[in-house]
Amino acid sequence: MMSKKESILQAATWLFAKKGFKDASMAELSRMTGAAEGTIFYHFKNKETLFLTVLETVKSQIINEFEGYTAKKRFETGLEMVEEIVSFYLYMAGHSPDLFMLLHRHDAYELAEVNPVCREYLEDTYNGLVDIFEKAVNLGQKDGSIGPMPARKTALILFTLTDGLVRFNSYNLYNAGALSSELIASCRRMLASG
Amino acid sequence: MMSKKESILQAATWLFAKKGFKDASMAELSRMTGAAEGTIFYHFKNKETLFLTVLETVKSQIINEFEGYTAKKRFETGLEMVEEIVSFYLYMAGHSPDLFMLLHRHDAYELAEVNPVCREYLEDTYNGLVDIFEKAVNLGQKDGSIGPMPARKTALILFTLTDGLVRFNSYNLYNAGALSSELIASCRRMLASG
DNA sequence: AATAAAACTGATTGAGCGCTCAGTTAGGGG
DNA sequence: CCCCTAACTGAGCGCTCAATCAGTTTTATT
Repeated sequence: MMSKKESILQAATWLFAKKGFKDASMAELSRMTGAAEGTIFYHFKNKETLFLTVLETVKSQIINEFEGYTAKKRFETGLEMVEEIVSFYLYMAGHSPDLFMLLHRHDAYELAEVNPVCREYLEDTYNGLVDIFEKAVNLGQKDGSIGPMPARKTALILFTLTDGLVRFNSYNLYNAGALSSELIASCRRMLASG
Repeated sequence: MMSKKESILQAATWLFAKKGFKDASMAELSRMTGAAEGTIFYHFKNKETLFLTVLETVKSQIINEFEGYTAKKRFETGLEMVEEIVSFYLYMAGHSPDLFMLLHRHDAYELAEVNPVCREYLEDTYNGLVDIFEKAVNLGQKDGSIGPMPARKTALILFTLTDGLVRFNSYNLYNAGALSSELIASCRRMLASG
């Protein structure tokens, strides 16, 4: 059985992802969870704190998923590792769209301008993700599957490319899912060593 | 001398870009322009219509800028054209950040879910931009500077990559501007024919 | 100057919002 | 059983906001 506080947090994640910070109302959150509005403010001192708590759990969930994945799996080459990470990223985005939607909305970045804790959560999340790509690039440069190029910058570009596709998908203008195999082929050409 | 309607539209573009649809208030828009709130609603029947009109002008401005650029300029090869378009995209995003910020916020996409006119503006804008990349890829495949790969999908990936970097820059987490030369180098490797 | 139309005004309205608080219920130790 | 605390409640407060509208000013036409 989930505690009321947990169910509020979970519903808030979904609601902030779906509607954004401003359009998510405490009244609706109250309706969703069956908790009175007062109860929400008993557990979280205000809407911003609730949002911050959501961001923190999003950070943890994403980092844990990716670290768990790369820790378990064995990769033949660095290039293959890059490809698998891209695939896993797309898989995650399809499986837990709320987490990525929250990172793709501007709410968190606007809050980060004035709230150092929020900024820290965002930086940790992004650095964690880019680190994983960077590890793969470094590995690939050691085993020769990836050519000589600045590892960190390349990792950032790989991340931007992958994340950009996910974001594009959420716009519902194209079926960006149909691009995934072409995306991986492009990465392979981009990284190729010979 | 700008008409009051024009100045409202211009200020609204800036305000929607800076604060998003919900947080942009008609009171502030009134203060910015010196027009009474009633005047705004005299020219635009409601806030949503104002937003739609802003989106239409954004569409026109972006498409005009890019078509003007590619019409004037001569390119040696298709690959060079891709590189120049990427550079111009980054230049435009630095020069008119409001236009791109509006396309990077979720407001327009949420409106597009229920408003076909809005959806049309967005599709036109994106299709126009991807078309320009596609022309360059087609040219490059004719002149041999770009290898064999599906032109439209490649154009979408090039666009996603470039636009992703612009978006990333607006988050103020990294100085993504420092990535521009690496971005172009990556595109060159991705497209190379031999 | 007279007239009509277009442009403009700002006080007002009513709905929705985050948040408070005085009060109620539930749970666990003595 | 009482007692203390933690969890929970929801009516209500103060405020912001988009939108309205009766009235005024500006512009164009003859």
